[in-house]
Amino acid sequence: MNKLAAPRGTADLYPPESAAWQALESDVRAIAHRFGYGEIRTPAFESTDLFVRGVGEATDIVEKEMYTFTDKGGRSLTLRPEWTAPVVRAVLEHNLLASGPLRLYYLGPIFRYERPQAGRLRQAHQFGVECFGFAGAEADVEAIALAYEVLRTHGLSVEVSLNSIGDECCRPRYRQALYDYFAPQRAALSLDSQRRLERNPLRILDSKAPEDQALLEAAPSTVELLCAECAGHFARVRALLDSIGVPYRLDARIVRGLDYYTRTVFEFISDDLGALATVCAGGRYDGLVASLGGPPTPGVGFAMGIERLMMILAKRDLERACARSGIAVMALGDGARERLVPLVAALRRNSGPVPVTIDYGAAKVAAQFRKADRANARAALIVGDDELAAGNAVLRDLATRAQDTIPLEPDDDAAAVRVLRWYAALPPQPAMRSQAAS
RNA sequence: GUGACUGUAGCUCAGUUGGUUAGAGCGCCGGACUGUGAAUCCGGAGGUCGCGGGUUCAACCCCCGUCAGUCACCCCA
Repeated sequence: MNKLAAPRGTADLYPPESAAWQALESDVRAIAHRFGYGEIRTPAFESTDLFVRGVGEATDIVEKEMYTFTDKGGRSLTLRPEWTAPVVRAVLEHNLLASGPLRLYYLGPIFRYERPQAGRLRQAHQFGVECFGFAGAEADVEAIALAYEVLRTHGLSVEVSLNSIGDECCRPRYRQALYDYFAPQRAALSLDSQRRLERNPLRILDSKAPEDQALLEAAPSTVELLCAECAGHFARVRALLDSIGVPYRLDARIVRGLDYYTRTVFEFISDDLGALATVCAGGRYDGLVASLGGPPTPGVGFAMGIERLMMILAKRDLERACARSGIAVMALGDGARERLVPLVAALRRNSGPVPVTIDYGAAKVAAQFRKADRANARAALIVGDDELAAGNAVLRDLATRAQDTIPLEPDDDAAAVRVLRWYAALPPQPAMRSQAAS
């Protein structure tokens, strides 16, 4: 049908959905600010090398999902597939760690070359935070609490799934233990898991293949093999979560796909999303900053998928009631329209947040009322030949159907102020009109 | 990247074993109601049947390719 279409795995956003996105974005920013996080924006593309070193050479993201191109100067650049590595790069480039611990949040697009389906796009949007400079469990819990607050604010009752994958001292031990456990039964594993066994035995843990499930039951658990320091850290995370009342459950099968995670890893999972159930995921990355050339600096953060969150909210809010607001201006006849254009301009100069709309067409009153009603306007201002001659305007409360006639001063701003005073005096919403909010 | 399913009006979908002017509901526009939003009734606009080839006297329907979406896998937000 369309010769020109948005590229595969990308989507346009327009009303009314764009309004829902704006609302979500402002909620998320407000919560981040409340936790003391400031926004960071980084370029949409970076040197390819940053992601190879930051995310890990052997990860799927780097091996097959990056949008990489060569610019006219022969540089290899990549559209950011995730935010953490670019944030660390910017933090180091501008020496932002010089003044101590640092809390940053981001909100914007990421790009991954994937096969699209609902909740998985080639351009997706993520909100996330990074907290640098605190090695203690308090920072892990702060990040989890912030994500929890975002989800809870939107009415989702969720618990965080929690695990610890250890650090550079105990993870190799655990890897080996897994290998020793699975290797003798190699043939019983799914083909994918046989491949994982050599490459990254941890990944076998979140296999969905039915033939793997029985073996997984008895597999050694990461938590049993943590070194004393990591075990202590993990215990403290759990105790602190208890103390602030964030519900969690332990899930030994959460391992995460990026190389840089250490110790705490967590996910918020929704049952509304099919196989792409993770709304938010994150963890601690104590080695990342140093590995990108910075001073040894602990860090913890998460990324939340905006599209996935919107999918859940859309399901829930399908029948949400909407408050009426705004003034729909109606002109009956050419003379009235001519008079109303400057009045509308004056209204908009003086209306603050109240939207003012006008239909420039020549539709009949009934049709204009229907439109105003469906657009969920609170009030209508009507001027026809009679009002024009008398210097009046009819003001109608679309919620109560009550109607007044007021004089219109020749001075537009004075007239506008009178109209807005009438609008401000309207009784609180007597009737809520239900509307699909998706 | 692998496997499968789907693609008909703005939206949700019908469309019989291929048969000539492609339908419905909702929405939109107009009228009944000469300046007032619901409901009802009447009328109207809107479709290169995703796109390109092929088979056939004849294709929305069958075949091939392609694009896009959906589901699962790999993986992941």
